[in-house]
Amino acid sequence: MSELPPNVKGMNDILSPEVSRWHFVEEKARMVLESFAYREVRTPILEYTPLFVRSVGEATEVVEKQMYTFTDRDGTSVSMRPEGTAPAVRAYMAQGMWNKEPVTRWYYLGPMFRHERAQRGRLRQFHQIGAEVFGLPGPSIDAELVAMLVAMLGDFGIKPIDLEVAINTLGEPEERIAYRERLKEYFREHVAVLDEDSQRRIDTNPLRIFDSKEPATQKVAASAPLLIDSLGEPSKKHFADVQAHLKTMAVDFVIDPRLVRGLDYYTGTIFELKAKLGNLGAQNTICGGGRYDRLVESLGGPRIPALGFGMGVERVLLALTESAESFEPRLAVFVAPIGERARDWALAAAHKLRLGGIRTEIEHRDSSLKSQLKRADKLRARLAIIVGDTELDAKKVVIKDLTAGTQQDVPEADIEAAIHKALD
RNA sequence: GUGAGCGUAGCCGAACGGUUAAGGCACCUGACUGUGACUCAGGGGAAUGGGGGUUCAAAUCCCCUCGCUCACCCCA
Repeated sequence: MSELPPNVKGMNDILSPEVSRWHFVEEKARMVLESFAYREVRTPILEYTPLFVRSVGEATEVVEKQMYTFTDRDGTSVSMRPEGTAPAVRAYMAQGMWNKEPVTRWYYLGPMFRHERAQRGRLRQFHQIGAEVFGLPGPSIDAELVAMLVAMLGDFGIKPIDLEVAINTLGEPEERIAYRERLKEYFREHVAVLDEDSQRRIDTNPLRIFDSKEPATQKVAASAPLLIDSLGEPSKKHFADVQAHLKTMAVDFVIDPRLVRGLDYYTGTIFELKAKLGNLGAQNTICGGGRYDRLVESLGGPRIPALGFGMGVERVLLALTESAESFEPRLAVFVAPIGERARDWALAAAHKLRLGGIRTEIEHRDSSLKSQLKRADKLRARLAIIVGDTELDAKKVVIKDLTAGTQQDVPEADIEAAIHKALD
């Protein structure tokens, strides 16, 4: 056992039947995203490290201690993407998309990498479904995005009643800077009560103190000044309009003034969707995102308003109640040849069925008809084609309906028609 | 990075420190020799994650190590 080659910690194999659940989620997500006129973008796993440092933020946990960063053979520092927005923005800029279309809607789907301590719903290679919208400054798209997410999760089978949609606004960077100063002052006055992490964050990232779960810290944070009160009229109106749009679309939400994002590029509206289900453990945030109106600009492009979300596929899967087996595709036909001569014929017959798109298995081993049918049953095949010397000589086969338990002789020429009829 | 729990065949899962380490699922074979699911009868498969120690004796106790899980943290 110990000499078996292990897999890298936090990076798992996904196989049948579990992989069927992945297919289900991925297909549903694609369908919803395409309905909302998004197009897929595929970016590389590897990016130059500065992309993430400059976008996600140098002082963030993700960049500071979770990135898979290494020196490439030519000496440059590269990192495996810890999230999808920065690469998408890089691609957007590389293509000069703002010159090609005023509004760009992109989605992606794939693995992300963060070196964290693995636990339920948190892996080192995890998978995100995400989308980005570029070019829309108004609040209606913010609401549309959130509404789409609720709809998408609904398609997965996660009901709105099991979700908590939390929204907040971070305002404009200038507003936030002013607020940060007020906040720092406030927390400095109460520094003695704060936990160690929070004390450290007063200077580095005071907003994150709101995230602390220390009771004493929470108490202090509860009476801290709120960002919303420091915002200018335009920011307040934007946020109010987002709420109004959500209400019109009948999307339930709560305003969480303490909701903060861990990535630096966010501005304005931010949101998080949490599953109120037991089996997610501590990682019950299945989806999060928001605006990043200054990111394109800060990376050297024009000021393009943008927003997006990331959804954790593993967490979605944890929230699904359907068993993996129920998503498994069913075998349509099992071809059971008896003897060498029959197999030669059967192989060609199976090939024909397969080319016709019928999910078919054929027994390649020399095993008894009994065990072949046993396997056919195991594979949940709907039909079995039995062929031996008797059938070959008579130019016919036996087609057995494994659900009904009935069987009939079918002339060679009518096989395909009979199969199609039996399968409907 | 911090803390806690767990680790017995492919999977689930028993075994007061003491006979050849239960059982179930799965797998294979057979029940008048070319017919599945149900049933019945057999069969193969583990020296109990690895290493060390205590003991006449350890899966059971102690230490180390590896792995997994959960929580903190972080976030999707």
